[in-house]
Formats: sequence, structure tokens, C-alpha cells
Amino acid sequence: MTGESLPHKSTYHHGNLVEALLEAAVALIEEKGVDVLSVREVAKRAGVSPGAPFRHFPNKTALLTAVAEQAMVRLSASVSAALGERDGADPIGSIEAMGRAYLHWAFENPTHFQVISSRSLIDFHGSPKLVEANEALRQVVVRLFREAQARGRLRAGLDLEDAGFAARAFVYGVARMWVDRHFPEWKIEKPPLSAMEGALTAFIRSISAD
Amino acid sequence: MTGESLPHKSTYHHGNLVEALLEAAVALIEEKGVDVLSVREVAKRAGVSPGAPFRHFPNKTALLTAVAEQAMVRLSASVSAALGERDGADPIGSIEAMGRAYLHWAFENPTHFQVISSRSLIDFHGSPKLVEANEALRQVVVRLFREAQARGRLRAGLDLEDAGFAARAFVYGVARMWVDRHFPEWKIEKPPLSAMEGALTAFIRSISAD
DNA sequence: TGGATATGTAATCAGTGATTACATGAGTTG
DNA sequence: CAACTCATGTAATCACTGATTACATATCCA
Repeated sequence: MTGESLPHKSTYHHGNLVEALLEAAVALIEEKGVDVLSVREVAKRAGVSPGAPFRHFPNKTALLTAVAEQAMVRLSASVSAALGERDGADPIGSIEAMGRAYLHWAFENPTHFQVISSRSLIDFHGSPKLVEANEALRQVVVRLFREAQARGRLRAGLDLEDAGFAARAFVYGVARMWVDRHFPEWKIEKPPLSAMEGALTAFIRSISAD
Repeated sequence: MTGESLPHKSTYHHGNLVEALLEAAVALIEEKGVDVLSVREVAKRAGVSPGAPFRHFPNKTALLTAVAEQAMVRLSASVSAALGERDGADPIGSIEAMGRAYLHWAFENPTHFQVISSRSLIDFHGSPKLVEANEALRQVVVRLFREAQARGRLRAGLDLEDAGFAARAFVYGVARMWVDRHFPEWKIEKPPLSAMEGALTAFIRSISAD
């Protein structure tokens, strides 16, 4: 008997602990909420000792920031996909499509959106990935509004910067209200897709010409 | 000398511990941030033992909820004051005044706004005061939009409910972005009052007729 | 083969929210 | 005024947390 019997207890070295930790973290956040997540639980779920995660992340914030980076990539991809199909189309329609994609993603991934938009759990400004991705999204909004104005599709009398800012605040506000469960008229388990669509339509109609 | 010399170490019973705890909590949140607040620190600042706060609040959440209730009273008062001066005036102007009052208050009291809008630190829906105050604010928005439409001051083609919802989301989004430090173009120490004013103006212009 | 290095464990630390048993003193009642 | 009651404080303690350290083990490369 060589001793290599049964599950083998696995290797002493995990082999792919970083990814395993991120997966475990996401799963635990989804189950219990991001505010009660503990590094120890993450370690336990990944089948590793309580101190192990600190070999890969200097602290809890860094771990959550890594989760946020993963999430931001997906959000950006989701928005890009919605915009990619309509190159050269009506910019107002693109703004609406972008807002819809953003909101749909937030509604379908409330956990990830919560992590991304949090500023106390993650070190947003300390992560170039997050800052760049965020800035890229902002630049898209700026460009679309510029195009809309150039093509005379923006309502008369609207300042370009202000309108773009208002659009970002509106979308962020809706998404944030959703993850924060702000509306008594919204039932817990049913995302207010219809309400969101209505408000989005109203907003888009407000800023567009004719 | 009767023995009542010097600080007297105070009475064994504090006398007004609840208020003292709330004050200490607000001060500590302002100094260090709401996410690192500990009950023990609050107790220490109030000059009392670590377990004392739990005589008055069943848990940390309840203490922070009490802070939120205090804050909500002030926010409501601030909004009411802004609306009270313009009874019967143009409803669109009232909507703008309400949004401005809300945002100014949030900018000037970021700590309190953060506590109010948090849904993980406080038990919002467990506090009738908070729920009622929030609902009251929402009803004011509904009423103003109804008036605006009745007087033909709302932009044509806008659904009443959707527009009101959009307005709430917009204001909340701006305030939340501020306390979350979401904008790279905003410097830390200077509230973006001008940007806020511009966006608010843009939004109001969007939803109004003519 | 062997030694440097990355990656895990075990033990431990201070700080946290919370609970319990006990101490104190304010207020009421005879 | 004395004694009883009870709200309100303290002290000790619990389980848990993020984090650090010393040590163990596997992997990789000369």
C-alpha cells in the first residue's frame, strides 16, 4: 500500500486557489449578502485554511475588489454588445439601448452590481481596471450625447454635459434603488422591469427632440 | 466643602445616555466613516462601558437606525421648508425646488444621507418612522407631477407615473453618486454644486412643456 | 540531486457584536 | 425615613472576525 488511496485529500497546493476563492466569494455573497461575507467562510468553502487567502490578497478589500473587476468586465461587455449591433444608428436610440443594457445587467446581477457600486467594500480608485472601465463607459455616454446633438436629435436648450450627467445619474439611481430595495411598490422577488422600462422611456422621450 | 467638587465623575447613571450615544455615533461616523463604526467606540466616547449601549438599543443596527430616523426628520424638514414658501406656485418650479433642497441637504450632510440611504447598516423597513417619512416624500412628488400635468406644464407624451419615478431616480442617483464618490471629475472636498445645478436644470427642462 | 521559492497550514493577536450575572442608585410606597 | 423594586449601569465572557507570524510542504529550476 503506497498510501495513495481514496480521494487523495487533494494536493497540498491547491493549484488554482485564486479563481476558487473568487467563485466561493461570489457564491457566498449571493447566499448571505455582501455585508456579512467573511474571508474565513470563503476559505472554508474553497477547502483551504483560514489564512490561505491572504497569500493571494493582501486583505479582504482586495479580494472583493477582484470580484468587482470580474463583474465590471461583464457589465462592460454587456453594454458593448448592446451598442455593437447598432453602429451608426440613431444616437438617441443608442443611449436608450445603453441604459437598458446597463439596467438589465444590474437587475440580473444585483450581487455583482452591489459589489461594483460599493465604495466602502472595495478599493475602487485603487484599481486601474475599475477606474478605466468606468471612465470608458462614461466616454461612451459623452460621445453618444455629442452625436445626438450634432444630428439635432437632442432637445433644444439642453446643455450637452449636463444632459449626459443627468442620464448617468438617472440610470445609476434606478439600479442603485433596485439593489438597495428602495421602493415599497416593488416586490422583493420581482425586478421592476416594467417600471424601469417606463421610466427609461420617459427619460429618453424627455431629452429627445420633437 | 460638601463633596461636590470637580467633575464629580458624574453619576453612575448617565441620565441622558440615549442622546449622548446618538451624538457620539454621528461624530464618530463623521470622523472615521460609517463602515468602521463600532459600538464600543461609541460607548467609550459617551464615557460609558462597552455593554451599556445594549441597554438602550438591542443591537448595532438599531442604534444606526435611530441615527437615520433623526436624519430623516431633518431631510424632510429641509424639503418641506423649500416647498412651504411656494404654495400654489408653478408645480414644475416646485419639483425643481424640491430636488434642489434634497440635493443640497445630501451634499451638506453626506454622513447622514449615507446612513439614511444605506440598506445594510440600518433596518429601514423595520422603522415605521423611516418608511412613513419616505412615503410622504414620495407622495409629494406624485402630487406635484399630477398638478404639473393638470396645468399643462408637463411635456406632452410623458406618462405621469414614469416621469415621477424617473425624477426620483435622478435625484437619488446624483446624491448617491456624491456620497459614493463616483465621479473622477469631482474633487473630494468640493461638492459639485454647479454640476448638480446644471444637471437638475437639464432634467427639469427635459420634463417641462414649451 | 538539491536548494530556492511559492503556496499552503497552525497558532495567535487585537478588535468586534452580543449576552450574562451582578452592582448601583433613583423612585415609589408604606 | 426605610425598604422594596426596577431601570440602568458595569464586568466578565463568548464566538467570530481580519490579519500576522512561524513553520511545513510542494514545485521548479540549475
